[in-house]
Amino acid sequence: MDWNGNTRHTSVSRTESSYGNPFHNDYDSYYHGGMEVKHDQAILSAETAQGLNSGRPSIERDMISRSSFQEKKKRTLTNNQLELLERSFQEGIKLEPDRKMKLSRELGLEPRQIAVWFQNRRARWKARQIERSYEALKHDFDHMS
Amino acid sequence: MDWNGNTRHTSVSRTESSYGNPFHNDYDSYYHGGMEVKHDQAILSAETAQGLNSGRPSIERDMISRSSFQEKKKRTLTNNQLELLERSFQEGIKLEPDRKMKLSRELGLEPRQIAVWFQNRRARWKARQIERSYEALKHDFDHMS
DNA sequence: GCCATCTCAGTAATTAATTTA
DNA sequence: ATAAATTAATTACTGAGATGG
Repeated sequence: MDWNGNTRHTSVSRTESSYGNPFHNDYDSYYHGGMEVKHDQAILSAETAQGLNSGRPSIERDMISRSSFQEKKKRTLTNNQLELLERSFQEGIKLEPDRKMKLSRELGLEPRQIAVWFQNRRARWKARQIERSYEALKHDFDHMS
Repeated sequence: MDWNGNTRHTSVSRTESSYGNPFHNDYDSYYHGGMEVKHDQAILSAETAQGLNSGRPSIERDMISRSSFQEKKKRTLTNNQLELLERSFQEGIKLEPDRKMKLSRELGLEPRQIAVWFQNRRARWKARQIERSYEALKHDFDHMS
């Protein structure tokens, strides 16, 4: 996808690699363990979305003041989560509070994360639209002589 | 308004969006509507950065503060830091370990942060290049008819 | 005026995939 | 074939503007 045209890969396949480099002195590289090759078509992983966000002291509102707790590691969403989010996005690009809460419960993510995902998703969507306009324009010019 | 027809005029933040969106669906004519992936930067000299940047952390605590144990939170870089990074980038898009360390010391940032900044900066540079070729192409076609 | 809560642009930092040595 | 370096993509956050109460 990618705002500059490259196609990397469908986001549906993610490898679950374990990393963690024991020795490592401030060099900015990381070890990337065994990469397995996946097939292109969506492998529905039957894995649970739970367990990722345990241990959080149940804060109801999103938009809480950050930086109060650490545990701010970036976690990549599972395929299940992405799938559902994507479906929900297709049904409506804008996220109402109700839907946010519903998704939050269903996916085991914080409301804030849902909101952030939608925000980023809208940005990507918009970028693609723009790219598409460019392409269309280019095409039009191509065919006029 | 909604997510895409927003009325926000470009922030005073550090990107000065000086040209409008080339394609413009006239429905919602807001100039900033499309997130043209563009040029931030290019010239972010001391002069310009001076008065215009009300959006930056106005505290000029550059070097102090973050060296000793700050919590590792995301902190937006100060103008001074950006300036120096930018200048360094102009002199060479690629970051050698020596330079990284030097910058790290001078800016009070971790080497990893320097590396990350350069990575992201290269990505933006590339995006700009691509956008630019689109523009050039468009321009050429324009002049052919 | 305040304040809480949306929006989005921009970007820092991480993870995933590819390239390179 | 491996491991390091780099790119691409993604997640999360910052700061600003808008808006409704």
